Amino acid sequence: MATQKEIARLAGVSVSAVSAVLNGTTHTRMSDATRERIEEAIAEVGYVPNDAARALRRQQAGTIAVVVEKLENPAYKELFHGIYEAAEARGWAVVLGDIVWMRSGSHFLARLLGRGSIDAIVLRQDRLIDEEVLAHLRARPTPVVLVERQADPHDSWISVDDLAAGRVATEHLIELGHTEIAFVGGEGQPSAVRGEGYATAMRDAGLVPSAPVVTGFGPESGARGLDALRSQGELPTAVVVANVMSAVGLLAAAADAGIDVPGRLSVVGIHDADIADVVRPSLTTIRLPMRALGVRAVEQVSALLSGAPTELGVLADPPPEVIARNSTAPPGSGTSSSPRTSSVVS
Amino acid sequence: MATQKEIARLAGVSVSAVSAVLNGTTHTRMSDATRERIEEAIAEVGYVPNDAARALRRQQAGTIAVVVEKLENPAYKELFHGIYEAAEARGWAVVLGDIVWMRSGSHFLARLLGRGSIDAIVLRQDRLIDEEVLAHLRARPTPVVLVERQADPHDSWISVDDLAAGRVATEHLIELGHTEIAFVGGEGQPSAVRGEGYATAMRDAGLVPSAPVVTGFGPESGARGLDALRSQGELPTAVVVANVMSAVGLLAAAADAGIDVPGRLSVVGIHDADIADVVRPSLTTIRLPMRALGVRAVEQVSALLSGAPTELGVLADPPPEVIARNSTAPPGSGTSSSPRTSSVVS
DNA sequence: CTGAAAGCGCTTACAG
DNA sequence: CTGAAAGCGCTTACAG
Repeated sequence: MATQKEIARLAGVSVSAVSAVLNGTTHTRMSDATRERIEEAIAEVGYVPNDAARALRRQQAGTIAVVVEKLENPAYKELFHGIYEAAEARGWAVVLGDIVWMRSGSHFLARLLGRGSIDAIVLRQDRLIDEEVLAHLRARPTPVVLVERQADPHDSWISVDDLAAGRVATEHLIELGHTEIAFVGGEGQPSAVRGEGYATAMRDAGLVPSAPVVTGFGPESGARGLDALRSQGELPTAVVVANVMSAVGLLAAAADAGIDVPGRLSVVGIHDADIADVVRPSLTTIRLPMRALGVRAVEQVSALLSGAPTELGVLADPPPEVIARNSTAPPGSGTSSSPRTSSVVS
Repeated sequence: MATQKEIARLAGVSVSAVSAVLNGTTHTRMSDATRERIEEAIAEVGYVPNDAARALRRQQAGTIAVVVEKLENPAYKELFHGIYEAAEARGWAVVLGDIVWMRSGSHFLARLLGRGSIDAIVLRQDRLIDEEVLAHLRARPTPVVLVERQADPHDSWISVDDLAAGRVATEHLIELGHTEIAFVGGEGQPSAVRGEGYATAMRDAGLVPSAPVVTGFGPESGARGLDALRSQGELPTAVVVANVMSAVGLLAAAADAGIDVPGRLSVVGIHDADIADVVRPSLTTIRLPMRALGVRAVEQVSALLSGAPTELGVLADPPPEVIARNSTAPPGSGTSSSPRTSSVVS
């Protein structure tokens, strides 16, 4: 592969001159003839920079890693979008990975934590991450921005307004007239905070929040959540689910159990995603500013890297927003409450 | 950050000795005392290798990139799994990206194509990729394994058995007694080949295949597919959809239109994914060996890199498999055909 | 058994 | 206006 050395030989100049043309640095006032000769030579050999050499010399790779739990979670789509755009604008490349790959001893983890190829890590996890891995992360100089609040005060974290999300979801149901509203979530901080938001909204309305049902995050967790609610006696008329895929699972379980949604049970899922529009009944969700969060994540990485002041914590603006679809309705509104929920043969 | 030089100073040895201990190379018979001193020093400073330096010196990064179209497509989950495991076993790290990031001029693309940080690329795309980007790819020395067959004979590609997938899906419907079966797909090779499989199965059964309805890949495409079928006159009794998310969208559109699935219309989606179990009615799918395909992809990357003989083309084993769920039934079986499709209030 | 040296391909002061 | 040189942190023949 062509290197700057070859180009220099071809153009009859020094490597420094080639590097200068390539980067637009120093040697700024080079004779036009020289510059042209160099540019021709560059084009001729089809020069491709060696990123490893550049990273070694510059002491920065120009790449940030983004690691999430459950890559396939549709809630990340917008987050990735925001991160990618903000990173591109700064001249950084983004690489993605799944947190299940971050096992102690994996080459993936080694690459993340090693110096030279990754400048910083943006890490989003639903539940608490493996402590051993977290210890590795903390021990290394690579800056890490956690996307979701953490217990440890030394961690840099940002997050959407989970409290408001739980509150807004609950308020939507209260406005529809519901008074018996349950909350189904998973382990870990974000879900717990959304649960607090739920409890706050309930109390503010003079209602009694019930204890959160803690199951998990996938579709199966939604099904287990419904099971738990049913085994607790009288089913509430509405439920806030902390996670969108879990809400979809709960919807399916309700259909299987012959529980009409929204006639008998209204369901709100936190996080908006395409899938909410595709299931039947379609799922009412709380849209969170994931794209803005992605941008913020990159800004914080940048601040951490440059020593500029950070702006960590909760991203409160724009606020969570209700996307009302067909899984919510006033209590007791029966099967025909919504034109789109029935699927009778014509 | 600690370098080998510092460790060497600390242990009173040469850098070569430190490198040897770190890598288990040369200097194999080092005195135990020396080795211990070095190991202590390594532990003491918390040494982390500099991957950029190593990559530059070794002339290989130990990292492969995997780029897909629509990262959020659940069909990739198993593919990533296979790739990751096979890569780890070879000591490689894997980084992921979305094809929408591969725009000409993006830093992401530059990083992929640059030397030094990525040894090879595994690229999976549903439709044909931007020709400009493909030209870039072909011009660079970085080996590329395409996951899906391509027109250009110079490309290295592997794929699942799309022909068999289309065939198996169609045969499942034929076995149920359907004779009027449509095919809905997207642009590009994989969908076209699945359509061929459909047509083959139809003809083998003495039936007349209809022209493929070409819409696209997301849920909306499924809805548009149904619209197209309805506008073509009498709706067939069954449909093979080339893509799982598109099939889910078609299911939703059928529900909205009051078309009973599977009573009036049976639906099979190609590619299995968790979502198929979660929608109602649950979706019958064709499971393809995506994990094995991931492993194969890494094997081919390895072969390309080492100059070993490749094993490209269609991965026929294990063959596609029908996962029968509730979206398929004999024609005209009515609303109560399946115990899980009704969602009446109890 | 161990160290000195070269060199991977860059960038960047520095000297002229 | 341009080039020679140092050095980023490694690995790997090579010499002793």
